[in-house]
Amino acid sequence: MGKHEHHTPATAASGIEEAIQMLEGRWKLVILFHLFGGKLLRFSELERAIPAISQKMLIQQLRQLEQDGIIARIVHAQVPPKVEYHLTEWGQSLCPALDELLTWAEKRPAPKRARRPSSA
Amino acid sequence: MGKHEHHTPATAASGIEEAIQMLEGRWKLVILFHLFGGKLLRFSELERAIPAISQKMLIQQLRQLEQDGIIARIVHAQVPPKVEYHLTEWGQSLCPALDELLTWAEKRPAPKRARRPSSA
DNA sequence: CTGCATCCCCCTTGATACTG
DNA sequence: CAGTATCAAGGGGGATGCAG
Repeated sequence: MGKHEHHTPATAASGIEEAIQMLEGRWKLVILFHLFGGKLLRFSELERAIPAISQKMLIQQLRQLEQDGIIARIVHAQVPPKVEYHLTEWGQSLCPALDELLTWAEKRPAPKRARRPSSA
Repeated sequence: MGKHEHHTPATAASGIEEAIQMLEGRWKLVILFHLFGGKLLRFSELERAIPAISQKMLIQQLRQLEQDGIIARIVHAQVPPKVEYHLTEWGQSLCPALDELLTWAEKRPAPKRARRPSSA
């Protein structure tokens, strides 16, 4: 049957909160989606792919994603530095969950208005 | 098969980011889990169930969840105020997605260390 | 090219006290 | 009991400059 049978509210929340934290923030998901499908992208390619993000944020998020084992870094020992990023196996396995979440989001009945003031 | 075939990175991210935003924060998920299963809880019951949260945060998160259509409020016109919270249909339908996410989280290979507090 | 450091803003969260 | 007001603190995120 299930690999995890039953959780108390607190227990289940802990596990998921951890997961959500890894995806939290304004950029994680964007980065991840650009990497889905096993794509291998350079730092500069990601920068170009996500113009709105600052270098600082890109690196910061990349680092966290890497530390969380979701993405991996390939450093080429070259004169002009070349670093490539790609999803780990585990990172790729995030896709179904995200897809479920997207499906859920699309089921939303009546989105009155966004209420996160920060998005302005 | 899929109800939504393909998304560009940016497109898919937009949809999911919206979803994630609704669940973001330290308390949303905790609250939600306490409500899963169609439970009907009073404000004070939630307070007791989540001792670590402040009234302000509890109400704030509750309001956002309500505004996002994930939970609903029942106000009883009584002398000692009585307000109950419960998940909406849509809110309940979040469960599978969260479960997927939890499953993913549990597949994590080697959780070296938490990296949030920049304690490293 | 890739990555880090610093300064700065302000949103989020939190503690406490007050009100209907 | 349910909800609000206020003030303070922490940290995420942006801009810019510097370094390997």
